[in-house]
Amino acid sequence: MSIHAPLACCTPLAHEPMSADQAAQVAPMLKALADPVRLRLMSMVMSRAGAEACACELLPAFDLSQPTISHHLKVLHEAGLLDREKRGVWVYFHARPEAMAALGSLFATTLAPAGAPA
Amino acid sequence: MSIHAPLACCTPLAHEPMSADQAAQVAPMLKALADPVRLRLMSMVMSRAGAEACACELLPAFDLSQPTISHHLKVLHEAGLLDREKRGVWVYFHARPEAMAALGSLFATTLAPAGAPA
DNA sequence: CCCACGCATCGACAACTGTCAATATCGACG
DNA sequence: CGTCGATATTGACAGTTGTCGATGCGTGGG
Repeated sequence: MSIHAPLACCTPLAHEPMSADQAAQVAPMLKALADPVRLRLMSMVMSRAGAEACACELLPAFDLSQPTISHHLKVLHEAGLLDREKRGVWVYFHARPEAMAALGSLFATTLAPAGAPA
Repeated sequence: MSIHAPLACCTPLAHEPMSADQAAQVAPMLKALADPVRLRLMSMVMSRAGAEACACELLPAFDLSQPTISHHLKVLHEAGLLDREKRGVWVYFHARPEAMAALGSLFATTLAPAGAPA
């Protein structure tokens, strides 16, 4: 299976009880984001023009070794959150809008009203 | 500090590069959700009437021991995602809409346009 | 008063994670 | 071809996590 898996994960949490399979699909994306360094990496990439950034720009923003940043970027890529493109010696990452949209829709706050049937 | 921390975490990821402090605040909430069991627990609570459910209703939906479910519910509570209320012998959880809204706003997909300055 | 029941805590253990130093790979450029 | 600079991989290690069985703690009913 491709690393760009289809995003079949996107009904709001509040819509209906999530199946074990659905949860197993979504959890890895959240896991990838559930780290301060990776959150900042995503944010840095997404807030750049074109939602794209070179690894060489990201590294100096952290007090971490190059292999560590490379590892975090790999985690984000394998979770389907970042695309990876090699241009010459450099590697550019850009955010996958579908992934962001999928996560956003998860948290659409359509809570069941108090009077409704369970 | 209260377990109901203020949610000072809510600008979209794409708006500007997240500070280390911001990331350290948001990451624990995502970490709490980054587990298939906890995702399903949240979804089950949120999709019930009033976004509220008794622990005794949640337990039988899983093939896990009672201490394990209790542990997961505690993690969600300590992350500020679920409120906990004891009524007699039973414990009821309900979702905190502010927390959901905060997470939703994180993923608002306002990516920087390709032509804009970095 | 004691028991049954719902839930929480504890202690233990295997599995996973974040980090680094060392090293490999790969492309550009003399 | 040799070297240099950017990134990836490997191996190691401490710390964290998910799970369980055993046990503790309140609450309500006989």
